[in-house]
Amino acid sequence: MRIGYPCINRTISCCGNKTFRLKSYSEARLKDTVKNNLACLLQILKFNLEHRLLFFRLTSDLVPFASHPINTFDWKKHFQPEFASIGEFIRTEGMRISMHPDQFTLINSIRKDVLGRSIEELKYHVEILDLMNLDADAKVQIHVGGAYADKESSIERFVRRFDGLDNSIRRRLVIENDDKLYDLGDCLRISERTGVPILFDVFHHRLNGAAEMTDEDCLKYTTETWDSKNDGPPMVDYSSQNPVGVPGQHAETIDLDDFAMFLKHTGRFDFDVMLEIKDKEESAIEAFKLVSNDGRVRLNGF
DNA sequence: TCTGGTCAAGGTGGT
DNA sequence: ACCACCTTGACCAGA
Repeated sequence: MRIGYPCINRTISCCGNKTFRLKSYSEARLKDTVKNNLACLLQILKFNLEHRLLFFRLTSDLVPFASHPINTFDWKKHFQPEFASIGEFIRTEGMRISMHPDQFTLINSIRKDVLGRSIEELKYHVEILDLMNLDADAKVQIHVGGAYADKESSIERFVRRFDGLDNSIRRRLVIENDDKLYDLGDCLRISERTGVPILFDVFHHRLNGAAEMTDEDCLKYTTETWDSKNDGPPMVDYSSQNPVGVPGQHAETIDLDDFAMFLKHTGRFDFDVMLEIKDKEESAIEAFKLVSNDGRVRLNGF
């Protein structure tokens, strides 16, 4: 088990997800920004290593406007050495990486233009991981997508579109149960037909589908969708409810009792946990302390 | 220097 | 047809 957090680190004074407005686009600015972002990413990874946080989600803002037509700069070629050396660090230390394109990436959209942009965005994400020479255990997670007033045919469309994706994307793609539309049961049905692994989101499951399956069952079924040889251990997203926020709002800081309970219920399984908590690395460090007595936790990557 | 409106991109659900 | 909301942090113009 590796513990991680997403995208940004608030302890070190280095911002690896800098971007800018489309209006301010220039090639010079893009180069500066990417250079900064990659340098900060390495600093964050070094921080993570020191704190034994071996799981990390890369921000989609690493290369601003990467899949936008305005960006004609060959950033892959230009920054290839930087990507390669960050990748080497990750592999040497046995770290695990994920990425999560945002809500605009919908491969089951009824709109062809949206599908086209989504595929471009997925290409960008897997290119980052490919440039780092990471194995197929580095994943890109998306939701199933919209329902378009007909969930069944939207699932059909997802399956069809997934099967048509380039293998460079398919080998890294995983789907995540969401909080409103596609619950774990839907994801399992889709996985049966496509072979796509399922990333279990604990918090979403509590908001959408909790009555059907216990956490233990969820881990059991989702673990079966990961091919341990190629995909690596299952990934799990964990968050808890913000006690003063509206239902669905992520907690500011980790609820250690709740997390301990989750670990207890899922003790039979090994997986990597991404803590989607507002205070990021702070809660991840707390969680690491909590699980450092757990037989599953990894103190190094191997 | 500070602040609040705004940002490439989609979709849902209420009116 | 239209609008608020989702959710989020940082950009950036204007005070």
